[in-house]
Amino acid sequence: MELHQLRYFCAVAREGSFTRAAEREGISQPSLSQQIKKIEIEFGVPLFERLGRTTRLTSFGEALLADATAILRHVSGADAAITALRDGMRGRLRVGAIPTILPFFVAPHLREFRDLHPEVEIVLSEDMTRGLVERLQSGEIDVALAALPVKNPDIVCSELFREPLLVAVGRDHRLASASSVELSEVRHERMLLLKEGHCFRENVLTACTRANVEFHSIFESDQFASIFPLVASGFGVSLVPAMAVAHAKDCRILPLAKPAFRRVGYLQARHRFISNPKRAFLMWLRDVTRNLARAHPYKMKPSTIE
Amino acid sequence: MELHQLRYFCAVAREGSFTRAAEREGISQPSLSQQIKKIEIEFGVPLFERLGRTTRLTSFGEALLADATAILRHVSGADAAITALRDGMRGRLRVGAIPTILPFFVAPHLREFRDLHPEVEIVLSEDMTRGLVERLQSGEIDVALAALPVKNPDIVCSELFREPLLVAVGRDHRLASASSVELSEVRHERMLLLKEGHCFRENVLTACTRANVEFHSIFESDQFASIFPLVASGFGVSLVPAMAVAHAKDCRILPLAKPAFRRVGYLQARHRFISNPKRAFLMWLRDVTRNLARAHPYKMKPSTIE
DNA sequence: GGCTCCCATAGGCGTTTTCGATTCATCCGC
DNA sequence: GCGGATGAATCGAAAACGCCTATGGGAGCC
Repeated sequence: MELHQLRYFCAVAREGSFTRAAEREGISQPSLSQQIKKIEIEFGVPLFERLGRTTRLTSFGEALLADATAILRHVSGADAAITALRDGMRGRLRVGAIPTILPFFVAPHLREFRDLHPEVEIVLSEDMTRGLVERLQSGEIDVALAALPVKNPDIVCSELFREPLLVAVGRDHRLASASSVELSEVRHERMLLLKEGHCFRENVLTACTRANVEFHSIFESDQFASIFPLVASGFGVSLVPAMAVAHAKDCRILPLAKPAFRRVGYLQARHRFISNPKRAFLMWLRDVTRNLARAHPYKMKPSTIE
Repeated sequence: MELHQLRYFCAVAREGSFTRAAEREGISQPSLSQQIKKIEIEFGVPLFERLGRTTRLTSFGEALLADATAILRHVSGADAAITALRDGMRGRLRVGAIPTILPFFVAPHLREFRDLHPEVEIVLSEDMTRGLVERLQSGEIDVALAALPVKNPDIVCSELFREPLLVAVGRDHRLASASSVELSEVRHERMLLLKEGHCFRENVLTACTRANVEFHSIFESDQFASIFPLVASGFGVSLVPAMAVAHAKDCRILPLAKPAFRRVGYLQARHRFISNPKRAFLMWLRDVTRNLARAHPYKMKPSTIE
């Protein structure tokens, strides 16, 4: 039994005539007769009574008709569902982000996206770059926000913007009133760092290495939420990304005399179909970036990407 | 989209592998790949992500899988329903009978058939022969019980038995103590007859004509239920079929000296599929006939038919 | 680097579907 | 009754389809 046979069968049942059903289905009458006959042979029962000029359903035909119409309805429903998923904005989008981006860049603006596309179900997950890459490859997530570069042949990186690394000190700190800070000036400060694995830690260390500055961290955490209060209390200083400053309560934020940046962008698995929700999400990311750059030009340098 | 494609799709989704799915479905792997590709092209979306060694469902695939499994379940359900209808005893059987057979032959024994085949839904309808024939032709009923012969090229008659016509008189009637009656003895009696259209009326009139007996009916009804009490009260006499005598309360029933019979059988539309319930019903009719003949040999002469 | 596993592609084959033409049966009007 | 009209089944041919085997290419694994 095949679906086109069910379609033909229902057409005959509805039209009460092989000829009219064939016209409606866009095939010739002999083709339709043959297909009906095939079903009848397959089941071993007649579906129609051929009473001279008119045709009626047999009891078997009646039984089949009920199911056949339901099945065809179900099929066209499935068809519509797929089409809606393809053409519409409906669907689930699984977004990953590293802990130094999610709370500062993704979370504050996510509501706008949800308002824009309420049919898109966003599933967020926080992980470090290494984990995000694995999950992109395995298909667990569709897109990830992270710091670039990410060197992996399976991953396509797209930069959104560059943001400066800033120095955070307590309000009572000796540097609090400076307009900018040399990295060398903090070499002997009590440094608060993110733990191993966070790429922002690498951004900081790289910046220091470039400036020929060494220091010892005296505290390591997984989150800036722990670091900022310690900075505010004068326990130590830290290097933080620009997007985090809104969370740096009671801290003094200073630019570096020789600016250092981290690159922020999104990652996708190579050779992956881009669904409508994903496309919309990526476009929206660029929108957010543009708006932020206009509002806070000192905080980021938007990238122009292909 | 066709059912075999949905089957293949579900197989791949379940097995997580084109190769294994092909084995399970009993086709080659390229054939299966081709069919999957056809669906993907039809919908314009990928259903699987080909990640090197493993394959995963895309969001489209997930959406389709839910519907596809439901559809296939539904299809196999419909298949089973038709098969059950063909092989099993399930189904509706529409039986017609004339008013002079239904209450005396069909109704009293119908319960046995219902106990024997509880899955068969019997729909009874009472009508005169002319109406039954029309309804057989139009397919409204599947089989009819009537008096034979019925001359119609579209109708196949099968005789079940012949039953004697009997004379019913009141207990106080002058013939009440006779052992048999000549038809000529009742020629001047007050005759109670069925109305025009009832074939039993014709049976009676034919029998009288053959015996060269004429009479005037003084009362005509559609039912013996009205005639018997009138007979019992001495209002008149009647000729009744043997199967009705159980309803002839307070009447004296006498055989004819020269027996006359009516032929009872069933009618079917020619060239009509015989369903299992119908076959069972016809077999059961013959069983009932045999049993009745054994129990009341004077009441009927069972026929031996092909 | 070679091996294996897995999916995609290509070309050929057999079957199925479809078509137009025809035949057959029924119904209708004369 | 007897032709004409209508609707379904049948026939033979052509197109389409599904399936196969053989082959290619990419990914993972020693």
